[in-house]
Amino acid sequence: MIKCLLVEDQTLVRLGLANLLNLDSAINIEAQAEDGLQALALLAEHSFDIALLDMRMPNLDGLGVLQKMREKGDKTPVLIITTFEDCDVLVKALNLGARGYVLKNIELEELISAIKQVVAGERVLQSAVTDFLLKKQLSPQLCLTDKEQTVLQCLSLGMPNKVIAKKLDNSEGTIRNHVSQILAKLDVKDRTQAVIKAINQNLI
Amino acid sequence: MIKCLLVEDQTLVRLGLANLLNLDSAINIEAQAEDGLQALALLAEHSFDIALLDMRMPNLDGLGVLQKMREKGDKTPVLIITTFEDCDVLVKALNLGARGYVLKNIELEELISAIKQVVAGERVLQSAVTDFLLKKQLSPQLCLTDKEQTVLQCLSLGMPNKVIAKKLDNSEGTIRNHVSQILAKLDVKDRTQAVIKAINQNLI
DNA sequence: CCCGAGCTATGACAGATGTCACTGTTTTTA
DNA sequence: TAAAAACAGTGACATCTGTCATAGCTCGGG
Repeated sequence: MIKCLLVEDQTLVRLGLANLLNLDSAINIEAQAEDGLQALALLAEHSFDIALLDMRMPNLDGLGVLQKMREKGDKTPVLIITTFEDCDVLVKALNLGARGYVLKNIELEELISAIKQVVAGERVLQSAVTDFLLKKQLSPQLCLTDKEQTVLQCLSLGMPNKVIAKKLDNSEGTIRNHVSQILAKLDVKDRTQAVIKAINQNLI
Repeated sequence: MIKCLLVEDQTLVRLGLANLLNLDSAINIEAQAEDGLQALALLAEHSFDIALLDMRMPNLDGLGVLQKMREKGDKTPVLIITTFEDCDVLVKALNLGARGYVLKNIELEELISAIKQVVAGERVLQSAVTDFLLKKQLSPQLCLTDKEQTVLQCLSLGMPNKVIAKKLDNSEGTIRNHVSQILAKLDVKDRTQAVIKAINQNLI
């Protein structure tokens, strides 16, 4: 019997999924959490064979939970179940040791087999998901430097160059250069697109 | 026994929800559809006491289904179940005769009682939802017009004015005016801030 | 020790953006 | 029907943005 922790914020989805999975004789949802903090508390108190993690949640999101688990040395296998095909979140999740990443539109049988595979020590990625990985592999040198990260953060708060310059104690020209660099790395044409990408891909 | 049609695109959510609802002795999910077109086909062939409609779907979304139902004179009561608190969609849905509008984070018991109320001929709106209605009533001048909505949507996709103008078949100057108006209504200083606000407040 | 990477800065430039004032047309509504 | 919105457009203007070339500084690794 596979002992599962199910973490998902929407009550209906969580209860429904728990019900469905419990129908499988090999799977038992032993605990449920509706946000990241609850999940961490449950992980600290009990041991599970696998944690099924939603990404987008209030309080502490899926990545946050993974991060904390790694900090605490928690080795519970994690299968990410999310609505969104997001390359960067995927990469971050895998780097934080997630063992699987599937989209919510998966078929029930596939999900069940994914759970069993992860528990068996395998890695599970949907093909839609591996495509992204490949794309990422092919174009590496796109990492933002610390300063660029900082500037991107400011952009994401809606600051114009002048304000960023004052805040970071730089000249406006310098900030313009950084912004220009960021746009090139993110492969977008203006700050608005950069912010959209940053928000969607959790770069901030 | 209440005969239900359940329309929801994500397999896991749909099956889970069907299972949960069927646990209630008064409710029976008689048919399921995974997009709007399937839903219409089922509605044409069978009769239901209530249709549970997701909003965001491929092929034909919830509003589209409602629209078609009204055109055909289909009086099946509709309860909208959606993830998003979206003022305009809510208003449109109600205008198209939806009898209830609840968010997916509703508790199971509440959902069940909402279904029973709708079947009994009542109207069901969550308080989170009526708040929006009130806000709309109280500050009409801050409401975006349809066109402004459209433009904001384009902004949120990162389009520059020139592209928006071409897409909407307007002059660039007109788009500039609309953008200017949007900025004023959202009380922000540039398009980037507008997009941030739109994303955060689910205005899109 | 030198090279490269990251950070800073400047100036010049083209284009994009946002504001304003003003003019119409159409549609809604009171 | 008359007033009020929404919609479309223009031209002028100031400012913001993004690009490019160039150059100096510092620091860590080979």
